[in-house]
Amino acid sequence: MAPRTRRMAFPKVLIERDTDSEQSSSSDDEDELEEEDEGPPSESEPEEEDSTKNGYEERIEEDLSLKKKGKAPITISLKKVCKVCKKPGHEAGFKGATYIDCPMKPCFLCKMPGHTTMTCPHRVAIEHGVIPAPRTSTHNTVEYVLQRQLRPRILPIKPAYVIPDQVCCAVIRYHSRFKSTNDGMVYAASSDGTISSTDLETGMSSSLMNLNPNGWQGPSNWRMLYGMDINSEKGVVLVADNFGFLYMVDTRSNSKIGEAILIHKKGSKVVGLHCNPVQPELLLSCGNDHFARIWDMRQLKAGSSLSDLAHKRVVNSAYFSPLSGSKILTTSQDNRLRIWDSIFGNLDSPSREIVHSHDFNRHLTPFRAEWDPKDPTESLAVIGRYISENYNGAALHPIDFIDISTGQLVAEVMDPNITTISPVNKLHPRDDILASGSSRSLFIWRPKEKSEPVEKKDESKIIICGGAMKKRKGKFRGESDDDSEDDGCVSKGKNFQFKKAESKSAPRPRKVNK
DNA sequence: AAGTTATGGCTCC
DNA sequence: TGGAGCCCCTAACT
Repeated sequence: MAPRTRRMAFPKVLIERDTDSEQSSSSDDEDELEEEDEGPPSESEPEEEDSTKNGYEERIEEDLSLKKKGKAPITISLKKVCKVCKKPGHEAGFKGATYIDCPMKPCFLCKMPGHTTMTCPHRVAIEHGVIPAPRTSTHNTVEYVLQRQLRPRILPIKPAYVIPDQVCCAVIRYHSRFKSTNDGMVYAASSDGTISSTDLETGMSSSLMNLNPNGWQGPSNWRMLYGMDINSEKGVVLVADNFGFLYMVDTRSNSKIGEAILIHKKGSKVVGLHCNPVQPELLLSCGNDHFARIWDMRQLKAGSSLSDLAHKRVVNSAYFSPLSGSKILTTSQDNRLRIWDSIFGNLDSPSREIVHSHDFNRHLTPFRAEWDPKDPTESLAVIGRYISENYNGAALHPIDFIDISTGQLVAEVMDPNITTISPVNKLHPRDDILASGSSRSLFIWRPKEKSEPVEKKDESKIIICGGAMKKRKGKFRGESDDDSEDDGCVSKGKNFQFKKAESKSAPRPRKVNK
C-alpha cells in the first residue's frame, strides 16, 4: 500500500458500487474498500458467461470538473466491467486455471461469432475442428502420371503412432538457432542480416553474407533474415528477408548467387523457405503477404511462381511432406492448418482446413506445424497449442499431434512442470523423440518405456494410437538417461533443473465441455 | 512483486 | 502508402 501522506488533503470520496444499493463516503473507510477484494480464485467450475459475482475489473473514475473545486467529492466507480470489452454484466479472464471468454467477442479459437471458446464445436469435438474444404476434381494427365509414380511410396495402412510424452531432459536458457547439415557444418541466418557458417569440428565460423554492410540506417533499411533452408543437392543456402526478397549463397564457394529475387509482396516478411525433399528444383516459400508459393528453382524471378496458395492471414510456415514431397502443410495466423494433398492437383483451395489454436504471434515465436518425418503415410503433424486448458488445476499449453488426413487430435502432450507455450517443435527423423522449444528453454521428450515403474495413482493423459484409445500412465522423470539418445540432439544431466512431479499434480485427460 | 518490455500485425483514416 | 491506435490466455527481467 502506498503511503498516504496527503490523506488529510483529499476531498470526500464517493464510492459507486455495482449494486447501487450501498454508497459510502469518506476516504478513511478502508474496510469498505477491502470488501471488494476477491480473495483466492474460485476452484469451482466456471459458470456461464453472464456470471456477475466474481472477477470483475474495477474502474475508477474521477470527476475532474468537481475536483477542480477542491472540496468537491471524488466519485470512485466500482462497477465491474469486462476487462476485454469494458462492458458490465459479464467477465473475462482466468478463473483458476480456466479462462473465461468475453461473450462479446468472436470465438477465440475458430474466430466465428455467436459462441465462445468454451462452447466452440472445434474445441469439444475429438475431431478437433476439421473443416473439409470443397475438393475440386481435376484429373489431368500430369497429375495422373505423377500420382501413379508417387502412390507406391505411400503406405495404404497407417501404423500406430508412437508419441513422445515424457520429458527426459531440458536445457534452460538455450537461445540459439542453427541449421545443421550432415557434415557437421552449421549455417545460421540472423535478424542482423547475416549468414554465417560454423564448422562443428573446428569451431571455426565465417560470414557468408551481410545484408547490412553499412550498419543501422533506420528500420526501413535494416534487413532481417527469417526464412532459411539448405538445398543439399544444389549446394545452396537459401535465405529470405523482411522485404520480400530471396537470396542464395553457394556453399562451395561461399559466394552469393545472382541478385536478390522478389518472391513475396514487396516490403513484406518472408518467414519460411522449404526445398522439396524429392525434387530439388521445387521450392516452397511463405510469408506475411498471406501466401505460400511454389517455385521452380530453374526459373526464379519475380512473379514466376508455379502456384500461389492463398491464406486469410499471415502464413507462419509451409512445408512439403517429408517423404514424397507431394503434400503441403501450412500454419496460418487465422488459427487454421491447411493441407494440400497433392502439389500436382488443383491448388486453388486446400484439401482440408483444421481449426487449431496457434494465432499468438506477438512476443513469441510464431507457431509452426511440422510433419512427423517417420510417418510413412505422411499424415501426422505436431504443433504447439496457444490456448490453454485446465489440467487438474494447472493452465497448460499442450503440444498437439494431429492426423492431418482426418483432423483428429491424436495426442496432446503436456507436463505439469512445463507451463509455458511451445511454439516450435521438431520430431526426430528416426527415433521417437520430440524436441520442443519453449520461450528460452529446450525440452526433449520421449515415450515412456514399459519397464519404467508406474505409480498407480499417477493417471495421465489419454493417448489415441492408431484410432484405438489407450490410457497411459504418466510419470515425470526427474533424471535424464545417460545411456540413450546420444545422437547429438540431446543434452543431458547438468542443465536439467526440474523437480519430480508430484503424482497428484499429474495431468488429467482433457475435460470435455459440459 | 508490480511494472516493463520485446522492434507484431491488423484496421482505420 | 503510412502512421496511429488497438489488441483476450506471454514470460523473463527488474
